Amino acid sequence: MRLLLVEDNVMLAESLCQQLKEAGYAVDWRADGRDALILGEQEPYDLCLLDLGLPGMEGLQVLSRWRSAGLSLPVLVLTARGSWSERVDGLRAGADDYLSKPFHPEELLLRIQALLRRRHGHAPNPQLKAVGLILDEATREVSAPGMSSVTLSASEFKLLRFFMLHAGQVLSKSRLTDHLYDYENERDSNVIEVLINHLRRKLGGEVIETRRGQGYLLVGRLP
Amino acid sequence: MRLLLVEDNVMLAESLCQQLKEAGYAVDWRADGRDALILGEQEPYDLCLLDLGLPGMEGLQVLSRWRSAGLSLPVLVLTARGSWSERVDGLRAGADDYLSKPFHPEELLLRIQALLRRRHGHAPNPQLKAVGLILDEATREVSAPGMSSVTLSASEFKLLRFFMLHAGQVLSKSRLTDHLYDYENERDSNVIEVLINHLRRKLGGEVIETRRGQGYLLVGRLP
DNA sequence: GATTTTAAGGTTGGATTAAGCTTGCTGGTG
DNA sequence: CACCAGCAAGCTTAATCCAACCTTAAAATC
Repeated sequence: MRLLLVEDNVMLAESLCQQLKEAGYAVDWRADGRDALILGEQEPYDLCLLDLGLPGMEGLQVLSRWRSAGLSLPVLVLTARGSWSERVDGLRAGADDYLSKPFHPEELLLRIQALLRRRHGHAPNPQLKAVGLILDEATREVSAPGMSSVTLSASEFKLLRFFMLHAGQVLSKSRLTDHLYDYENERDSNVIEVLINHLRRKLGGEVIETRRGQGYLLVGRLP
Repeated sequence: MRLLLVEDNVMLAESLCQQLKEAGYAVDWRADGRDALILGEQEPYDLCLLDLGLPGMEGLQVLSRWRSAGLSLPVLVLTARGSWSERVDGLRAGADDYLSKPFHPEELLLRIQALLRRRHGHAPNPQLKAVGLILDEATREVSAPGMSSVTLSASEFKLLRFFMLHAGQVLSKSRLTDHLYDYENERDSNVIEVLINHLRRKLGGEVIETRRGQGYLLVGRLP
């Protein structure tokens, strides 16, 4: 996660940088508003910590310019002690949260986490998770950590969903056809085999294990 | 000027409606949050008066949902007696102004005028942004960074607007026809297909992805 | 005259079937 | 026991077919 810290108090800035880096973030620091404005537009930060009252350009102006340019970078405003009007102005200008100085470092970290979650977990779609796979039920896309997402056809989706709902169980072919085609008389058809083949192509061969004579088993991926 | 009033106190709402209509506004009134959410997305209001603490869905949630969908409709929040935290939360969720109850009707009218003026002067046109597209709601023009802007017909506009408000979701044809033609009996018609075709011509083919058997999905352009 | 709707025919994805191939098990024979 | 034929289960690839989708243009509507 990349953070941009905009703060003109050198002592405070250095201390914050230190703590944020220890917490695992990549931090860039700017003391001047004009620099920050440009940098924020150029680099894909995940979050900006913005102090109001900067040299070069007011923090609020920076924020407004970003917003009117359509930049949706989450911004956490650091206001001077309990200045109410500053807070309101900041929020109105498009800040996502504020924190008044002085603050406890722990609280800052908590707010940062909350904002990052809010933005990144911006997935209002229902998701099904099992054995390291993530299935998006709205878009019929599967993904896994470290894998680009793949879209599935209708029946591939239905099959994989059934596997994920019964992770850890060996599912027989007849059980699977029963689930795919309700009340159909099934002759000897290899539909399931073909579908399993498709899934293996899309997800990697190791994901579905075959238990000869018994059925198939969905197993986890090593991330 | 069209206003949307969201208020669950019937007496108050009727009185407000009365006064606003006398002042020359066209007012729609909803008491339920869920209704308001949908209506606000469907109809191009100039302003919304939003009471917090509604049945069906919290006023704040309505506002957040609008904002996260990219809807820039100006919202004037009506809060209960000077509740400070409500004001802050409202502003954070994207309100443009607030007014605490009880208020003088004159003050309400002044605030409304101020907001409408602000919109018409300082923020030239209401714009809807999503997946790298910019839709000008006043002139019905779409543009994207690095693309000359194109004007859309009425139904093309309505369709694309719906897509942009639901970016990241797969929208079925029936959902789209429902939105385009309220309560119309839909036979087997390929209107949507034709419209999608028009949009693809104007925006480039990759912008709308088809998920066979499921619907369509608005995807981002790579700039 | 532009936009919306209907209509008609062309195109395509993916469900299904089929055919040939590989794998692993079994049991019989040297 | 080792070997291997025989066979069933599963794998893979390709051909086929149909509904869903696309495109175009003419007709209707505003």
